[in-house]
Amino acid sequence: MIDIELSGLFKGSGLSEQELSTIHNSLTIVHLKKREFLLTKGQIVSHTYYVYDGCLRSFYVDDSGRDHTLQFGIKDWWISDYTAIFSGGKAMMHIECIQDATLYKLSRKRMEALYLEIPAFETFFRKKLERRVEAFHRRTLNNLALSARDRYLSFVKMYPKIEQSVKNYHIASYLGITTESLSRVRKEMNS
Amino acid sequence: MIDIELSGLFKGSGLSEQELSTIHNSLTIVHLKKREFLLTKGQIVSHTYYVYDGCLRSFYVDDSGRDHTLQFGIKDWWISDYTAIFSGGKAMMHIECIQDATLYKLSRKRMEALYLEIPAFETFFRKKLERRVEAFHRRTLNNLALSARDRYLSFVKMYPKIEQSVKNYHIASYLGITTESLSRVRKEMNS
DNA sequence: CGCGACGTTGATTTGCCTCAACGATTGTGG
DNA sequence: CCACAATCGTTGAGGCAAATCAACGTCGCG
Repeated sequence: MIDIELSGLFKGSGLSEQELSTIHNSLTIVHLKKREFLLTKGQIVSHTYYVYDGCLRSFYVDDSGRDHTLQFGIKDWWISDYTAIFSGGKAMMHIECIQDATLYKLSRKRMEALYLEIPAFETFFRKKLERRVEAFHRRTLNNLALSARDRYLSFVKMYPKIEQSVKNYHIASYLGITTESLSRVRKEMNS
Repeated sequence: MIDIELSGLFKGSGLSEQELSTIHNSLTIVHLKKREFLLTKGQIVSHTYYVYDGCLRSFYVDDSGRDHTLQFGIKDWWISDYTAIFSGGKAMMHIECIQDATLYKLSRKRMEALYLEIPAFETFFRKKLERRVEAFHRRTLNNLALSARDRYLSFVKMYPKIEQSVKNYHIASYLGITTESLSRVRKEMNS
């Protein structure tokens, strides 16, 4: 049985105690150590993961072997391969633990069942999706409009907590620049 | 009263005749001519728009005056400023008609009411959001991993219909390159 | 027809990448 | 707890993809 006090999970969702209990019974706890993988390319993506603690990242490895970080997952965020989970396809990304983590996983199948059973649960995730869409619109605009330097500034401003807890090369790969460039940008800022 | 045969609108949604009728009564038809604006920066974003016919684009104008196309809206797509509508903020983008268009608009307020009244309506849009998130994950990966040339190839492959019906400089601003570069990429391809 | 909008081409510049070397920091086994 | 290695971040030199600047041809429309 999972601790009902899952920090921010379902906070402000308006779900009843009983509904929360049903939902919590659908969650499975997962412990992950640094450098372990939650998901690798080619796997069927059947679950989405709530990050209770620690840090993960999802990334895509291109044909030249370069990796590109799509998403970080820190406390209270949900992470999965969203290019695949909704359509039932195979993962094109890897998800890697970069700080020892505690997660709660929820299967896509169970999720769909909960949507039918508990309308407020669907509302809750619909709103999550809305915020995610909004964030991606902003990120895309940043990628289109800003220089490497300004993308970094924007990132630090938006995600100060992430910036503190991940390696530089992870941030670089999120921003679409090299570690060398990021290093130079930071140097320039401290002067 | 709006024609109930709104092409692809709500196709496969499993909504009953009566529910569809309620929804259709919440839609208002809008006719727009080329070069007219549906929305401009700074306005409160209160509606989302279903494109029945024609073509629009949403774009952001940066501090240097360059414009960046975030989204095209063609037949059967929904368009709005998604950086603002969900959170109730002011538009940071413009939406411009680039081919005479017929739209149906739906207010955010009415939409929320319909979500409560008709659960299947919420499910329908939740799935739309899922596909939108998926598309943005892919686009972000393309922006991170691909060269100008390959982003263009990917765009043409993904949206052949759009490619035919908009100006080159619109595509360039969607891809984050200049018209000159796009011209050179196309030249190189035809040889 | 004539003008403005659009696309193309060339010359040059530039922001960021690549490659290489070298400190700094972290982790690990003895 | 130290020694050493591996990982990570920084710095410099040179190169390249795409931007910028500029000029010109073409198309569509009033």
